Amino acid sequence: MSRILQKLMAMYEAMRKHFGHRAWWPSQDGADTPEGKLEICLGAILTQNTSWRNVEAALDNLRAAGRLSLTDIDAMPPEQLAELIRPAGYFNVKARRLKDFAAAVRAAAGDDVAGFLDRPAETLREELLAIRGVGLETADSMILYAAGKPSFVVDAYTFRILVRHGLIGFDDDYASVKALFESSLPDDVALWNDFHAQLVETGKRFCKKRRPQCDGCPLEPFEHDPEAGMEYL
DNA sequence: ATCCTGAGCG
DNA sequence: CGCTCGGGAT
Repeated sequence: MSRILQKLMAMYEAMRKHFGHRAWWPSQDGADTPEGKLEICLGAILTQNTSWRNVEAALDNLRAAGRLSLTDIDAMPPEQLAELIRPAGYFNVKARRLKDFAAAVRAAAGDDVAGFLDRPAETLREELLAIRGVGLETADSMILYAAGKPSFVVDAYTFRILVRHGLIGFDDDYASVKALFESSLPDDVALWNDFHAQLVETGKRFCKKRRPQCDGCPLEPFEHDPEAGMEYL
């Protein structure tokens, strides 16, 4: 139990030493403003199975068109919204998901995104998961990065890195991996924020799907097997 | 050709 | 469980 904590923190320190502080959406970027919170939520949906670079292009299109608001997204025809978010891929599906999200938030809190997010993490999580298009990872991303509340985000990189380092089995589900982090790590939003960002950076750069590049990886000194669960990850 | 900070449907 | 959605970067 405490051995897991030691190992996780050692891995975190190694990643952070290599990449520097990677915490996404610092307050300088306006993450604490209502507009910033909305943008993070929309981005969380747009980035599903999609690189962030392409999400930025979609958000830029929405901003340039002056439609980066809950009311506009709620009112816009799905075809028109799809055209604006085209660079993010899956644009027909995601247009519907953005509209479902906007409608759900408006129904629950009017146009007050911050108000919608301002409730206990557990309650907010249930509320988010009830929205079609918001799954486990997307909900946790919104809670951690937009609401600024503790909810550890587990993604494909997290699975891959932990499996290859023997900390979980490839058959472990989302909830158990999430619980591993949340029960081991100190309850610290800033830490969970940066930890997830470090895992993503490590996964993108080194712990790749097909051809893991262990050379130079900050986690290379830790016991690992780059072939572990290859056919499932 | 492969992958990207997935999720819903049949 | 397997399939689908998709443009953009490498």
